[in-house]
Amino acid sequence: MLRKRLRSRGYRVTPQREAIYDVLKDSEGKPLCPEDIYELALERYPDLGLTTVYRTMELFCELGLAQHVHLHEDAQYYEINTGKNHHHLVCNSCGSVEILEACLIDDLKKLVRDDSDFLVTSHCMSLFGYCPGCLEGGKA
Amino acid sequence: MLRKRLRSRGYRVTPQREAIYDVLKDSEGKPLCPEDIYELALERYPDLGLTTVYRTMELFCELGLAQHVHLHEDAQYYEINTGKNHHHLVCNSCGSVEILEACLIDDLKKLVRDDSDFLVTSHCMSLFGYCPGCLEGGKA
DNA sequence: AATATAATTGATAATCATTATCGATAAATG
DNA sequence: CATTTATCGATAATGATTATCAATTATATT
Repeated sequence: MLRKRLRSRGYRVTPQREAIYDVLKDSEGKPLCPEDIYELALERYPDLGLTTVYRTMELFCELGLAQHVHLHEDAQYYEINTGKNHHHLVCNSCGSVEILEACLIDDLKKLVRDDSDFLVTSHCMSLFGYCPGCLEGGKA
Repeated sequence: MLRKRLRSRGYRVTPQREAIYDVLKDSEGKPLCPEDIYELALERYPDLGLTTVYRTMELFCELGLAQHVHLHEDAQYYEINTGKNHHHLVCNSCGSVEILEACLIDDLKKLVRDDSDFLVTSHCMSLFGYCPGCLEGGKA
C-alpha cells in the first residue's frame, strides 16, 4: 500500500517513511501529534529526525494515506456567540468563509447523549473545499 | 449584555473589553483571528495591546460571549486514513479520545452539494466535553 | 469626592511548535 | 557499479502565543 502509493507518484520508499507509516497503522483510532509519532517511530528507526516526521506527515496527507484530526478546543479564530449554531465552508484557494445555517451538531449531540455517557460541552466543525468563484476561475 | 455578563462574574468593565466586544458584534458571521481583532479594535481604542486581545478573547469564551471557530485544515494531530469517517469525543479534563463511529458528515456534504456550488474536499469535526470517568470522579 | 485595593493593562522577554536552510546521505535508474 | 537527485538530519530562523512585572485604573469604601 505505502510502497505502491509512493512509487506511483514518483516518491521514494525510505525506511523512515515505512517506520512512520507502521506507527500510524498500529495506532489506528488513536490520533497522534508529530511528537508522538516521532517518539514511536524512533523505536523502529533510531536515527529518525523530527523534521522528517513533519515532512512525511504532510506528504502522507497529500497522498491520502493519513488525515488531520482536530483535537483542540482552542483555535485561532473567534466569533461572537449568538447562541445559534452554524457551520463554515472554507475555501482552500481564496480563504473565503461561507456560512452554512444548517447544522447537524444538535442531531449529533442528541446521538451522543443517547448512546454514551459523554457530556458534550462544545464542538469544532468546518468543511473545507473550493468556493464557486475559485472553481469557476480555475484557481482550484 | 457585556457589562452585565462581566459584572455578574466579578470582572471589571474596561474600555478595552468594550472595544473588543464591539468589534466582534460588528463582525458577526465573519470569524476573526487575534491579529484581526487587534487591528479593528485599535480604531476604537488606540492604546490597546495585542496581549490584551489574547487575554480578553480567552475570557469572552469562558463567559460564553464568544466562541472558537476552526478555519484551518491543518491540525497538529494525525491518524491513518481508513476511508471511513468517524468523529472524536475529546475529554476536556483527562484528554482521552473516544471514537464515535456514527458520522453525519456525509449527510452534511450531500446537503452542501444540493444547496450550493461549494465543493467539499475535507472537513474537521470533533466534540469536546467530559468523558464518563471524569464526570464520575468529579474532575469535570 | 477622595482614597484604598486589587484587577487589568501594555511593553518586553520567554517559550514552543513549526518551517527553512543546507551539506551529507542513500534510493532509484541504467 | 556509477550517476543522479530525492531525501535526510542538524541547525537556525520564524512566528504565534504566553509569562512577567511595573504602571494604571475600575470599583468599593470612606
